[in-house]
Amino acid sequence: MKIGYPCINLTVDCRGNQTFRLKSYSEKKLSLTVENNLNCLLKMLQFNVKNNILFFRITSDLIPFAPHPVCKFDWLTHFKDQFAYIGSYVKKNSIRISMHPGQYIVLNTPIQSILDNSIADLLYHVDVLDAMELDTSAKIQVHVGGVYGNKEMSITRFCARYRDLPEKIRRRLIIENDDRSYSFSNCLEIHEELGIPILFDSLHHELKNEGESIQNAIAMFSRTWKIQDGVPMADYSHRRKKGAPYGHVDTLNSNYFKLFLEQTKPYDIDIMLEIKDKERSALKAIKVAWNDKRLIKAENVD
DNA sequence: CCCTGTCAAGTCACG
DNA sequence: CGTGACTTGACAGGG
Repeated sequence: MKIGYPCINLTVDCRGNQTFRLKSYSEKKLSLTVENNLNCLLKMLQFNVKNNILFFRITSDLIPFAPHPVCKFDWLTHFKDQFAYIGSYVKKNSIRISMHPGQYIVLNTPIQSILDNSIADLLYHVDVLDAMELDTSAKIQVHVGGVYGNKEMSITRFCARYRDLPEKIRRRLIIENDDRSYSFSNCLEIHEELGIPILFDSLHHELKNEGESIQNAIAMFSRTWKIQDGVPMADYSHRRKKGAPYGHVDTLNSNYFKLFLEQTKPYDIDIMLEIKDKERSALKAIKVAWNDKRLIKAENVD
């Protein structure tokens, strides 16, 4: 078990998700921004290793506009060495990596141009992970997509689209249950069809489910991951208090998290904390999990 | 320096 | 029909 947080670290003195407006695009600006973002990514990873945080989600803003037609810059070649260096740091320290592209990736869209853009965007995410030379346990998580008034047809369309994807996307792609359209059991149905792993989101499941307990859901989603996919990933968050409206909480409630750890035993999972105060909650969570036999401890290799 | 309207992109719920 | 929410607010121009 590894514990992590997404994209941004509030303690280090840099920001790894720097971007800019499309109208101010220039190759120079892109290059400087990427250089900053890569340097900061390494700093955040180093902070994490020092603090036993061995799971991290890399921001989609790492290379702003990478999948956009405006971008003609060969960033993969230009930053090849930096990517390889960060990748080697990740591997030496056994850091688990994920990425979560935005809501604009919709594989089951009926519109061809949206599909094309979605695939271009997924290829960008794949390029980042491939440039770091990470194995197939580094995942890209997406939601199933739209319903378009007919969920079964939309699921069928998702499956057809998935089968047509290039292998280098398929081996990294995983689906996440959402809180509105596609529940955990809908994801299971897709898994049965495709073998695609499911990322379990605890808060989404709380908000939309078919009555499965956490324990049951954990048991079922764990089985959707093969050896080469690595340890099953879960997103964890909770509400402010019982019955409170949705919205990411400001900081982790240690008691709720402790309960979640108990509910997920004996399954090994990597847990991403989707909580506003980022690494601070990750540190709290690691404290809570410290005596849990599942927790992996960092070794600190430069 | 601080404030705030706006930001590349899709879908859906809500008023 | 317009707006907000979503995986993460933050850019950038105006005062």
